[in-house]
Amino acid sequence: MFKALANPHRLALFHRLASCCMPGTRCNQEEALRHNVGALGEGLEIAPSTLSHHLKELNRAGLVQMQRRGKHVECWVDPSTLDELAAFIVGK
Amino acid sequence: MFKALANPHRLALFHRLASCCMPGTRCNQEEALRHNVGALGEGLEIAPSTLSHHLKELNRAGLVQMQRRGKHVECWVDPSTLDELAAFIVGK
DNA sequence: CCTATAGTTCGAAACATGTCGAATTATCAA
DNA sequence: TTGATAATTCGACATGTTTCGAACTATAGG
Repeated sequence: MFKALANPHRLALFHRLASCCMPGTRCNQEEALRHNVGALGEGLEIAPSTLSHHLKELNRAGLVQMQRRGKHVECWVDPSTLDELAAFIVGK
Repeated sequence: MFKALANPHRLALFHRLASCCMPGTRCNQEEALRHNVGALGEGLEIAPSTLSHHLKELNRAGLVQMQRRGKHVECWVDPSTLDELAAFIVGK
């Protein structure tokens, strides 16, 4: 997980997806913020193939969930992932 | 910080130093576990120069404090660092 | 001053990662 | 079926990281 978040682009992608769960108010699993792959890449100046590669890494690390929905692929962060990560650091 | 922890050797070093603060019971700043550079490398099979390099990275990232004490260099984790890291993830 | 111990700095080599464009797959709509 | 859009896979190249050994600095104790 640390390895996946070590890259600035991946951290930005993860942060964008996780932002719905951020301000204290935990959002529940059903309402987790979703973005298509393309939309996630906006602002970051990287080629689609690079974007795809990064999202795949985040997915492999278990940080981001992905699911095809028609022509698009939706991405989201399972809120429990944040707790898991935080718990590891604080040591539970 | 994520970049610093992305390497298995550095994560092991950090974990060893942070372990005193781990089991729920927060240790206070004065009692933070300290190790000499050499002692930290035991078990990990890496050359002294490599060990030095990794510790330097952890220090640069603000994860590990270092201070010369005679012939040795002591390393420790400022407990507040853990909270900082966890807070970033959970989004405070 | 000399020696031994603890760490660091400095290349260089091996390995891993990030990036792109071109080609490919998947899906919907006409 | 064909065309358009969304995303992925692949191969290649550039850039970074990890690692080591050799040479160096720092300190304590004769």
